Amino acid sequence: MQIAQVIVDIPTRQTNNPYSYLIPDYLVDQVVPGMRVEVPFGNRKITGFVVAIVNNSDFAGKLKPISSLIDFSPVINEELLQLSSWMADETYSFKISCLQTMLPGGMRIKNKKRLIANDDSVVNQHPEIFDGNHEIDYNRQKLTDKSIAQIIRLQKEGKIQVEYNLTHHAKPIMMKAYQGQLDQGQADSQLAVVRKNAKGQLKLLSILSAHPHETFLRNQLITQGVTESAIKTGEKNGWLKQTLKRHIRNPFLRSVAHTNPLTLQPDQKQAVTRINQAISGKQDQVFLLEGVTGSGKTEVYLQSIAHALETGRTALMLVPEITLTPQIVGRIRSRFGNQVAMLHSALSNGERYDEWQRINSGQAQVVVGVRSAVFAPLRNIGLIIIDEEHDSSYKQTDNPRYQTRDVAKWRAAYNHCPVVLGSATPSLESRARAMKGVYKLLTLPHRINRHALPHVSIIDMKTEMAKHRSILSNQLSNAIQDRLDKHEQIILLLNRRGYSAFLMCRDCGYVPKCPNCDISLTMHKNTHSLNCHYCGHKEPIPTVCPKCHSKRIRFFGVGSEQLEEQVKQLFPTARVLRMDVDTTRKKGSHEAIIDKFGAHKADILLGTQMIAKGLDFPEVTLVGVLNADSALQFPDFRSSERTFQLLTQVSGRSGRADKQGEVVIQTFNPDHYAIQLAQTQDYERFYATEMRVRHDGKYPPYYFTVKLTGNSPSENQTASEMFDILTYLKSHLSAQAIILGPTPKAVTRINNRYYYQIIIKYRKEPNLKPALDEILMQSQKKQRHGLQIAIDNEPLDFM
DNA sequence: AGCACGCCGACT
DNA sequence: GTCGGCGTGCTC
Repeated sequence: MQIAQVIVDIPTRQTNNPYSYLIPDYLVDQVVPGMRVEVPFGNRKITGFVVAIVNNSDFAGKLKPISSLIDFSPVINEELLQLSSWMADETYSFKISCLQTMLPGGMRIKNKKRLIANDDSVVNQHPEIFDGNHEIDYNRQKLTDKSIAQIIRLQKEGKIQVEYNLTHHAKPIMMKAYQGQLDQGQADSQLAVVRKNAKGQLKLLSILSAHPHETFLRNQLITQGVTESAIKTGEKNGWLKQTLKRHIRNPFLRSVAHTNPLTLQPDQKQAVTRINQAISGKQDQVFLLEGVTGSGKTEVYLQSIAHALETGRTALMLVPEITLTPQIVGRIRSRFGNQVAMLHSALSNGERYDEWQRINSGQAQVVVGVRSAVFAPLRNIGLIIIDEEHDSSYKQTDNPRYQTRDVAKWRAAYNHCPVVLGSATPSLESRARAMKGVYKLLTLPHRINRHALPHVSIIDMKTEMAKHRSILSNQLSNAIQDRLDKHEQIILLLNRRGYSAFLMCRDCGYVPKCPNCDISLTMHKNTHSLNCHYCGHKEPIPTVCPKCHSKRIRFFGVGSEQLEEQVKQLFPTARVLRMDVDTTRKKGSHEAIIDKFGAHKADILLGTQMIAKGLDFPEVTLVGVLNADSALQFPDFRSSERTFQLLTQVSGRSGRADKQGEVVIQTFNPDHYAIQLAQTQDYERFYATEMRVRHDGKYPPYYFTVKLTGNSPSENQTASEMFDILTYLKSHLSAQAIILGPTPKAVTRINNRYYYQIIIKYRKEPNLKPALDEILMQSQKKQRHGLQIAIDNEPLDFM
């Protein structure tokens, strides 16, 4: 007797223990781990993942049988199944949510699906399933048990496709196609006899020669220069046979010319050699590739990926959320062509599903994608790359709160392959590990072609503001006018976080800070006070600056729309493009803006952080940062690191080609070390300085941290429950553990729910894990009373 | 989510 | 006595 162990999806009471279900006779030997099933649960039906097939169950009661199969082949492979268990444990979440995050968005919908025959022969051989149609809605009732077994077999053999009911534009597209009927020799001999002025036919034959017996979509041929009449002739001569081919939606908007590996500089060569040795030696070594902007990290990635492929393995490359622009993808694709699959948030469900399918079936061996692509169903991975490893988008902010770097390391250990963490400004965590020898440090200290770093000047906005009230300093305005005259391009960066509520004196730059924590206080509009997130300190909002007694102490923050208006007013002839969340909401608009700017159809590109990352415009010779310190004022231990990284990154945007670049940084804190050291691009000194701050403040990487957040509709309830948790923690942890809070969050009320948090900082607490597991279990019961608890292991911030 | 079970107050 | 309120626990 076969019994399936199923992780069920129960909305409330979640559990990591599987439930046992009988496998009905017709599904014996067909159900395998990794498939989703529908099962009876109480008096209704729910879905779940089969995680194991066993012979007997230790459940004492009477087992129920599986109701139906959702997948005919596993959607989660053995590796990812194991990963989900580790992840649930690591992130204090439930297996079911881990498994669901591993699937591409569109597939999480369960009910309906369609079966699509890949060719006519399947339709003809199985009238009992297809009834003469190419595509049918899957309907359990209409099919016999035997047919279902057939369907599973047909999918295994790749003769049919299963399409889940995704959004409307996710339908598979069948297009007119032609199958080549010639082998290479035949095509070549035809090529020799065809008239030399029959361009279309020549092109067609050369394609057939290069790809014998392949099937091509009609417009694939047309776009490559094969004429209509040439196709007709080809059909007539028996070179081609008309057929239908499933069109795989192509998320690459344009085709890319093939490029060859570039010659490496000595330090690049050294890095590639070390990485390739680890690939060949099947070592799960982590490398930290530290290279200044323009030092050629990408080429190191590309040649290492090539090596992984040469050894018959696959490669995974992760990039930050916003960076996944055509520029980067284009470079990967120009080297590896159709072996590349791309997974990012701008894809439609249908596109994402197609890419996922290409990876799962082994058609794509290189995956480029954002955070969630770390779960790409690649097999036999030979290399994992995380570009801009310090980027905050690698940590998921809601359940399961995983850190992509850690998942990558797990997969590397499983696949016996190296991980490369690349950055110009590594996170302190990673760099500290490299210093301890846990990671191997590889450095690329030189810019390719020895381009000089841009000249960076810092403008003190305190004195500027005293002169005039413009967002732009005189020096920046003059520099902009100069570039406009020279017909060169300009990028203006506005920190979106400047919107946030903090106080600052416009005359002396004073920002109220907590007396206990050395961190800026946050405006709490609802309580009319300044609060500290770390210790709960509160004080009234001052009406005059406590330092210089000026009355001009107020909120700080400018939006990108206002900036656009001002810039247009000051420079009426300039062509201005704005890029922020508002202008890039529509699919493809991000690319459209980049293309337009790249083609020099605009003079000024202004926007938020998203313009800082990974973009490479050779015509840009001036970068202006309008409010460099707005991130700095955030009441968070990582704000200096973020500021330094951002400024270093944007500075790299200026003057990458043969023109000298200039960067103007406007700030109210010209003396802050993050800004000073960004001016000289001195990562080493920043690292040393910041490490001391982290050490003194008992922050990561010196301490481990956990953030517990509770919320409920009642402020009293939230607070009292959080105090209960505090009591519980105190009784289970050692005296060395630092427990901060509970304190109300900066935005205490969201959607009429009140948020409180507790921060735990520790070095060694063997009892912490079981204590948090217990809190997680208890939180299920408390949910009934409206209280939600979130546990964030190693949070990115304390806010 | 839904249903059973069981422990309390109000009532034919 | 018992009907039914709802808080609690369970569903393979």
